[in-house]
Amino acid sequence: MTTTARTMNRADLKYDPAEIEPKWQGRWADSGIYRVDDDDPRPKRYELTMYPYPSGDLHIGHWYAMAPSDAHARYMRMRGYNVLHPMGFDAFGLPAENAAIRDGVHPAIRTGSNIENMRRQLRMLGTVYDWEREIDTSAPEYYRWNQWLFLKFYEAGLAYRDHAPANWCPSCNTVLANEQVVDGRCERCSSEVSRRDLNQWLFRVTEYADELLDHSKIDWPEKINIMQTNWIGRSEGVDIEFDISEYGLDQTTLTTFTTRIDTIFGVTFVVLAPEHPLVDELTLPEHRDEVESYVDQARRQTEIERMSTEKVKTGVFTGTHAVNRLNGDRVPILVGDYVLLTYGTGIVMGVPAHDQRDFEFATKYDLPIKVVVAPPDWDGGKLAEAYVDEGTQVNSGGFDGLPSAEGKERIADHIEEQGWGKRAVQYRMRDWLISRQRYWGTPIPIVYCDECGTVPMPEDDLPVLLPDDAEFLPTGESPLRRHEGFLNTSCPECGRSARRETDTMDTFVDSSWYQLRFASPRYDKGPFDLDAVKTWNPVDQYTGGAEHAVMHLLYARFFTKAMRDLGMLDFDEPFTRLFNQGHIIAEHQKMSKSRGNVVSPDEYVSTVGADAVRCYLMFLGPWDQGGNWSDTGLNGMSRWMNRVFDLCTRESAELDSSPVDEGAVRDLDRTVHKTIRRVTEDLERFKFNTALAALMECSNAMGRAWEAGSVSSDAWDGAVERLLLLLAPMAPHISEELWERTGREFSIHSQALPAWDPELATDEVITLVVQVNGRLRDRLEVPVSITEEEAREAALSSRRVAVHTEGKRVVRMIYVPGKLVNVVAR
RNA sequence: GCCGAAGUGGCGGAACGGUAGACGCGGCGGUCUCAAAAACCGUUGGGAGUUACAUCCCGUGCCGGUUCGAAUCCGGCCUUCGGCACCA
Repeated sequence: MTTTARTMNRADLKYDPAEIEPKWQGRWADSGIYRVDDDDPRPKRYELTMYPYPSGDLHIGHWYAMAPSDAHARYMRMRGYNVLHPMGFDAFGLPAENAAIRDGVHPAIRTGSNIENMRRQLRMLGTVYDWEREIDTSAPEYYRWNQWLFLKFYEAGLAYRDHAPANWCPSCNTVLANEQVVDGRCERCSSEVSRRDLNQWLFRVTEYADELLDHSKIDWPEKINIMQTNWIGRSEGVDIEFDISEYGLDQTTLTTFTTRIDTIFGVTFVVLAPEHPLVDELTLPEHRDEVESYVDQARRQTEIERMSTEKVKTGVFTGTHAVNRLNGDRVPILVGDYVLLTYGTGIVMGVPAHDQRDFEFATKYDLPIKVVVAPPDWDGGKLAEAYVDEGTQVNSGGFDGLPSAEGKERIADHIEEQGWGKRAVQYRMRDWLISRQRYWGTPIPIVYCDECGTVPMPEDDLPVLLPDDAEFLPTGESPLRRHEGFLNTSCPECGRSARRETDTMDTFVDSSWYQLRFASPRYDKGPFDLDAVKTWNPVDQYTGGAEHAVMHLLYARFFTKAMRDLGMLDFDEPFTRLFNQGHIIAEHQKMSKSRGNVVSPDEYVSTVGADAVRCYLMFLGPWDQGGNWSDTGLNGMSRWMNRVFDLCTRESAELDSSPVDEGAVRDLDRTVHKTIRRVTEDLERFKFNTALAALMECSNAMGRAWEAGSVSSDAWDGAVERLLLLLAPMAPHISEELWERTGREFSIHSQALPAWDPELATDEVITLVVQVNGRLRDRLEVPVSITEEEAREAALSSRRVAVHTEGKRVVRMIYVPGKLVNVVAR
């Protein structure tokens, strides 16, 4: 190319992301290269990123989740897989309804426009999604299958209705699951949560507690497995009954759960949760006033307040006693707000000598402290604090003298023989409360009939549609409950007038099976086409934030297992591999609208381009550890994009006239092959930051080779081609543009990733590190083929080594092939 | 309090038990320019030392240990972040 030609085309030779990015996005859409076909003969690969809630604007946190996973999906495509990497929207939820109450826009309208905007932003990012598979969970075509699954669960006894205390958010006017309460505050609106009793629907997750503890079939971060294990909180113990028959009630015993049955002889009191149904019956008249005002005050507190460790533990005496059948002790029954009705039996046995909380409680209320497990060097005196470790049984009837570990088993045996209780397992995890007193969710397909009771809707009548003329008023009552047309219906069984259930489902129901829907998103004969699911599921690689470690991920696992047991699926786990990305923060603070440090991607895309933003997000640190957004860092990435553009648009024919240096050609070849290896291995493991660093090193080496004018045009063209192919998963637009400009055929994204030659990917000459007593003393350039003997000789003949071994005796030498010689001298 | 993760230059971060600081940002110096920006080139952990080379010492939160050799492994602390919490 002549100087004139180059001058004339200068505008074309400038990297202009604003021009090329929309161009290629359009071309990709028109050509359908990202359409995913079930019948494609290539091996299948399903990579899924947690779908977003359509809040309206994709912020940089979304990009941080989407861009690297998109790059990984593209990488797998170039490895020859038929990759399903779909996208959808978790479209139901509180914010849209709150917004409707606030400004009168119907949730469906707002959600629709939010989705439209976010879809636009996701396209702008240059993603590989097949939009023909998009899911919108608020569409009846989707949520009818929530209802269908609910009915299947109901038939199987996995869905049930119960009157239970629930968290109540006064601001959102809705019930929150315990899992959705953060620091005593509503997860979404941060209001303080209180409690209310409501009749609601639950899914029996605890049925699967033990199987959910088993992570052996999935390859997940250990951290997540541990969090789930702790969340499920399995503990083994004994349900032990205390005798209250002296009061002539229907119930003659109080059952408490304990993990420390070895301390049963040390029980000096029993505490009921304030809400416990027996509190009323067990309170004597002279204690009634005190107990009632205590219970009143406890009910006004939130669960979080009650469980606060800051607070002094309190309780009141009911006037009644329970008998410990093992030793006949008559111990007082108290009511204490630190006992929760939702865990165990809602009754706790108090063993002050061996539980620190009980110890403090007993000290405060002057209750006896009876040692039954003696510490090793116990003198028989009073304890200064609870002794919670193992010891020797004392004051324990026939069990005295046993080590407490053995006492535990023998006492449990004895109790079971006597019929006073039995071994039991308790879980910290509770059943999943799915009822929401809200409009913007999936209606629960149940009808209440005065004659027939609770009647499930017939399958054929699904979906139960959300009425689109609901009123959104700030009264807190569900719009569905006020909607006469929705509320009043006829009983599917007897035809008489009946009322619909007006609660809708938790949105975590939607996300518990959406990964199945993507396999056949338009299927209308069931939640999914089993053949398609067999083709794609389970998900090979799931990515998302660790904030979903316990709720979403546990519920999705529960759904999979429940559906398997209902004969719908033949696998056990929804997501085979999981990768958790970290959080991106701005200026060392978590991004939030209140801090005003939310980074919106649109403006960056319009200036430096989506490719630079994508790559910067991948470059700023290891993906699983999160990172810091910085504008100057982004500029650096943008500069590199420009350099790559410049390098790859150089006219390689110019090189032909230069003298070619065979050594330089070989060096460039080696650099390229090493880069292929590094990038491939790094992308495989989600190490995008080092993959990009390797590409930068490669481009730097290419720049130097060009300056030296020492390589052939063939070598140069080969380097450009490989550089572009390796860059393509991370920067799809610029690589496609340069692929075309260098005369190659559309599309780079349909190419195979280049392979590396193991021979070329290693150095010819290595730097042999020479240490004396482990300290670096010299570096020698030696051929890679050097033998151990030669390496030792080379090390010993080094002048710098001699300086440090002078006057010493060489005791031994350590040789690490291809790496180092360590001379040990004394 | 419990569980988990992490502490490396001015900053983000590299580093199969084997060259600490790759790559990038920022800084400094230079080229270009009337000047500036942009771009490009060089340089950049701290200290001692030399005219200049050379060379040496110190350095991965702290204290120990294992090892020929430790950012990496082990023990004990400290700090930060995330999650959970009267769980009986």
